[in-house]
Amino acid sequence: MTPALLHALPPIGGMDDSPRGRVLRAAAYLFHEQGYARTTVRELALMVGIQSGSLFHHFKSKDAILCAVMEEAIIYNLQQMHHAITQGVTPTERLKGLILAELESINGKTSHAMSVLVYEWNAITEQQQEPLLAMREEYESLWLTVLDDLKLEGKVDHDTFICRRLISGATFGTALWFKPNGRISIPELAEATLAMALRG
Amino acid sequence: MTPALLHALPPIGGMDDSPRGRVLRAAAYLFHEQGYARTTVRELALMVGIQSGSLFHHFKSKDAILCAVMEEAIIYNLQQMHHAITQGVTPTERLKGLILAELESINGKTSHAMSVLVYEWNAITEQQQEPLLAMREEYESLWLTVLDDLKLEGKVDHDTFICRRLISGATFGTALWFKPNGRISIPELAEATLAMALRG
Amino acid sequence: MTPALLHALPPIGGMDDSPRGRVLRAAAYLFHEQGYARTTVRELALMVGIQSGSLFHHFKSKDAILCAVMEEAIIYNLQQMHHAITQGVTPTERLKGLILAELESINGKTSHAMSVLVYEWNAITEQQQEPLLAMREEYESLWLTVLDDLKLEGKVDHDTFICRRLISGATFGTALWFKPNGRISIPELAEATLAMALRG
Amino acid sequence: MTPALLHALPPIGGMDDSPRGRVLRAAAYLFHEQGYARTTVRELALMVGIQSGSLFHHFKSKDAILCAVMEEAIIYNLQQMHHAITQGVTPTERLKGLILAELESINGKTSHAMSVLVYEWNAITEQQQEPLLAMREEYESLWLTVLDDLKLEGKVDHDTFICRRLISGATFGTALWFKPNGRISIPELAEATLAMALRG
DNA sequence: CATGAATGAGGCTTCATTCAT
DNA sequence: AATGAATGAAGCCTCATTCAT
Repeated sequence: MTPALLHALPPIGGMDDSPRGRVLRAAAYLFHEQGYARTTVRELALMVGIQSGSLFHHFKSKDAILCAVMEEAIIYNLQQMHHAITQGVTPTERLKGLILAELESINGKTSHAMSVLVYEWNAITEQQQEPLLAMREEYESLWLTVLDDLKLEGKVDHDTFICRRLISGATFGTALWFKPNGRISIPELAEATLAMALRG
Repeated sequence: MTPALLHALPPIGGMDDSPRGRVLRAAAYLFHEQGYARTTVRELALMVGIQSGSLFHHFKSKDAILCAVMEEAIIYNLQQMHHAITQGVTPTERLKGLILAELESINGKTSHAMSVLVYEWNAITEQQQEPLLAMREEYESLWLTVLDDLKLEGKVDHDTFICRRLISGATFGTALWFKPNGRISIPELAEATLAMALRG
Repeated sequence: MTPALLHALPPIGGMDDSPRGRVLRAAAYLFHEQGYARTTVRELALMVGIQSGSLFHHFKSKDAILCAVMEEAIIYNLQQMHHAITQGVTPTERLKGLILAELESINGKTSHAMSVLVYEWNAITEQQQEPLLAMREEYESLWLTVLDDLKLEGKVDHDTFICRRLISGATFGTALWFKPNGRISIPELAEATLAMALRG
Repeated sequence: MTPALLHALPPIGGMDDSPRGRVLRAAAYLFHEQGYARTTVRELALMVGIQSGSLFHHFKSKDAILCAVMEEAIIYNLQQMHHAITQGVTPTERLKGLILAELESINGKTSHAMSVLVYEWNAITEQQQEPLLAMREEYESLWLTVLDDLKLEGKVDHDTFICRRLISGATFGTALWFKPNGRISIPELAEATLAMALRG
């Protein structure tokens, strides 16, 4: 259906040019584009350039491939968030860094994997979610720490948990409409999102 | 897994207590809870209380059921938006009305169908999307008209299209975390969302 | 491989001419002839005259078909043993009845199912063996009762358990070599076996 | 399921401690325990302590391994029979020797290989059976010679072929129930079997 | 309109075997 | 000889859809 070229997908983190990494890159792309359930292992193998049976030398099951895509997405982007936070001096700068980094995650090189993480979350069992949830909590606590600082400065009203959820809705929602080279760039989008998050 | 009771699902719009409506209510529930691809027609028939073959007397295919759920969701909620707009006198009041109505759509009685509309959008073909897209444009134009008015009042910065997308991300994102009877009510949530949308 | 004719296989007990019974007759034949693991569901379906997918309307899995064959075999032959015992007046007559009935089971109309019961026993899990084991115990207790009576009469030496096991080896072993219309008939075989079992 | 230790399996005949012999010992064990079809070459290789691909340096195919196990079983036990016969002076003593030797084959050090020989006989093609059948005939003719002698003495009634088959059923059947260190020893079992074979 | 057995294409996975290293 | 990744055929099973009753 989509004989897309694998080498056009950026190798990042564990999704490198090893056999395993190439499967994950193709899987992130196809699971995002078509959905997990509608993607067959044969399509996936075709895109990777191997036989479908060979997938099972690298992963125990189709499920395991999905989990691995999600894990790579969250590991990589957790690193990005840690990095973003160290760059900012003031809480406002740190929030802007987080927003920019999250928008990059969602719309940049890891967009496929991130969308899979959000959209196919219910396709994995609770047991499989468990290790990912631990990382997700760490991820979210970075945001809450910054937002709590901003609340002390009076720049954030309301519950910081609610505030984070609204921001996260806004940023993750960009996956559904944002086009690079469209009417607005990612940094501009970050600026607009920051403006919404903070008191005028 | 889901021996849920059909009569606990609210009959709304075309999802009434006719045979067709009962199928749609069950479908909205199951497609939301398990995903379209992971829901079998047998499960659906079981929940409705008929045999799987009988579904095809009411709908041409499983796909057609999905489309009908989406159509009911969008028709009903378009009505709600029209109603919300007539209630407000000032643009700010009208925006608040829209936000509140959209949050009700997403988290209230039509939550299953709305989630299906968003999450399973790519499961239908472009031809099937077409009639829905027309209604969606009408839906979105209601928002843009109000936001344009607010921009004239200086209460909205930036591109109103971008503004709408960020709001829509925030509101639709609530489907992933909002719990009725949780730490915040829907009207409070609308208040918080409105505060983000407008300049302090 | 073996386009054998289904209607040549005798309908007995639960293996009647219902769809389910026809599957069981074919399964008993093929599992005996080729072994359970070497028989594919497609071969089985072909012999029954249905599509392979249709098998799964009647049985949950290939495993379940094997279990059902075994169950039918043991249920039917347990009945035969009960009947045989009521026909004999003296213990010797009853033993002869049991031997004859068992040889009929193994070499007569239920030969395929009986061979499957013995040869594929380890192909089913312990949980699946459980209900069958209960019937098997009843089956064996019929033999032990008769042999214990004979021991009191002095016509059997040794442990009756051992005696039964040797007889059962001899009778079940006939499955590997006995040919109807060969050099000896089943009643003659029963006579010879009885002679071995009892003291001269 | 079977992390059994290879060195616990007795090296006998061609199943010595050479690479080839170690494969055969493991194969006999696994093919008996799980069945030929349910044993994978990977399991076999794991038990031997090599990679699955390496098996094919020693044997042309999985089939060839099965044939070799059977061949070793029959060669070794044919020797044992020849030896047993030379030990007895009278026909009765020779028959007892054969029975004892066969029971040792089936329940002693070669039990796995012998069970494979019987239970998996139909898993090999007729061409593969051919060389084994020649040895089997030699094996069986040893028995018939002794039984014919006994018939002349009046100690055996009936057809000696039938007699042998019943004895063989009884002895081979022990594989299904006999436990060393159980209620009876192999020599006692031989005694009981001999008593059945001969006129009181 | 409803039933439910049957279809048959297609899904995921296993596994004996090969072969470049 | 040994390795172990890759193969590709084949296996079991699922499921939307049809149709005779």
